[in-house]
Amino acid sequence: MKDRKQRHIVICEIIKDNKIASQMELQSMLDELGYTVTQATLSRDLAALKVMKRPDPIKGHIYAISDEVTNPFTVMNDNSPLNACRQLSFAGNLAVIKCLPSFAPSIALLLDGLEMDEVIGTVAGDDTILVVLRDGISHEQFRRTLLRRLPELRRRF
Amino acid sequence: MKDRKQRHIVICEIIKDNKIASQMELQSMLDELGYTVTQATLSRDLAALKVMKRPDPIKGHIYAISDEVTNPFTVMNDNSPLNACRQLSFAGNLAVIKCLPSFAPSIALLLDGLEMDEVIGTVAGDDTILVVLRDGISHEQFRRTLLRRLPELRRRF
DNA sequence: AAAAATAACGTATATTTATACAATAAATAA
DNA sequence: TTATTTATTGTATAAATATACGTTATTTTT
Repeated sequence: MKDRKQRHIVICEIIKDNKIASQMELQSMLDELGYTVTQATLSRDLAALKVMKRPDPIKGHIYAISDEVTNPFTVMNDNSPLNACRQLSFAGNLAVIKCLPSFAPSIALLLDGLEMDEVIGTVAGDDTILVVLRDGISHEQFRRTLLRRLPELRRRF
Repeated sequence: MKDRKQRHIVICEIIKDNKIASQMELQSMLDELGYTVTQATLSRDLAALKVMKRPDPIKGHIYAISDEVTNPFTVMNDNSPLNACRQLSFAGNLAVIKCLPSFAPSIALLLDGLEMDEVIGTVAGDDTILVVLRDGISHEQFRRTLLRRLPELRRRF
């Protein structure tokens, strides 16, 4: 019964990675991952997650993450701009943080405020932040410190 | 039987102007406008029009015109900001795209919309875009994919 | 701690949507 | 023109989805 939050996350992932055409399909995928629930529960989950169904040339209709999830305004209700963080990835000595549109500058400001030793500087566009890592700092080192300093990000990165 | 095209247009308008929660609702609205069809036909119409159904706090689920129709990128083919691209160069794992002043953000947005595997993220200033390439992606690889995805750029880069 | 309120869920079922099949109209080929 | 193919639709029904209701767990209040 306390699985719900975790299940929701898994559902989102399944939907993003696969073309799911029905709740039964989703149900059996979840089942294989150890989440055994009924169709009714999935119907409720999908409504709670604001998942929508869109036509697909191959599979008829498939589930897709709703715009509203991507929409800044619904997220802003929460609290901090950190909720607008979407993804952390790396390339060379850069960390790249993807955010919801328009949030990058405020989040970058917040990062700057941390004055992390691991970071030389940040540049923010509209929805992307480049974090320049100090020479010798590994991706994992940066990630670990970041999550320690900003625990709100733990569910996201 | 020759009503179909016209009916499709009317359906789009109804969906844009109202919160339609079921095909029956749509059916009766259409009926009042002189288009009398069965639910089955509407099911087919909505699929043909790529209309999707999204959750709504008040009415449960409502129909909505698909992203592809609303999405700027698909419409923008005509008079595209890509014409404001001036130059593509590289440095390390960064691609640098020079644009006419003020165009960088909109072009970066367009790049983001491509969701290229080769790209980790982009940051746009006023007339310059930094594209962070995924580790292991060569300059040529990126250029080739870019030109394949955006043939309009062929004359430029 | 007990009581009350809230949240999560399954079962059974109602509602909604998609489709197999057959019929008819329109377009195309012969 | 006649035959053939392709499109569009309705009917009937299958498939998918949402929900009323009852139950159990969890949280909150007293």
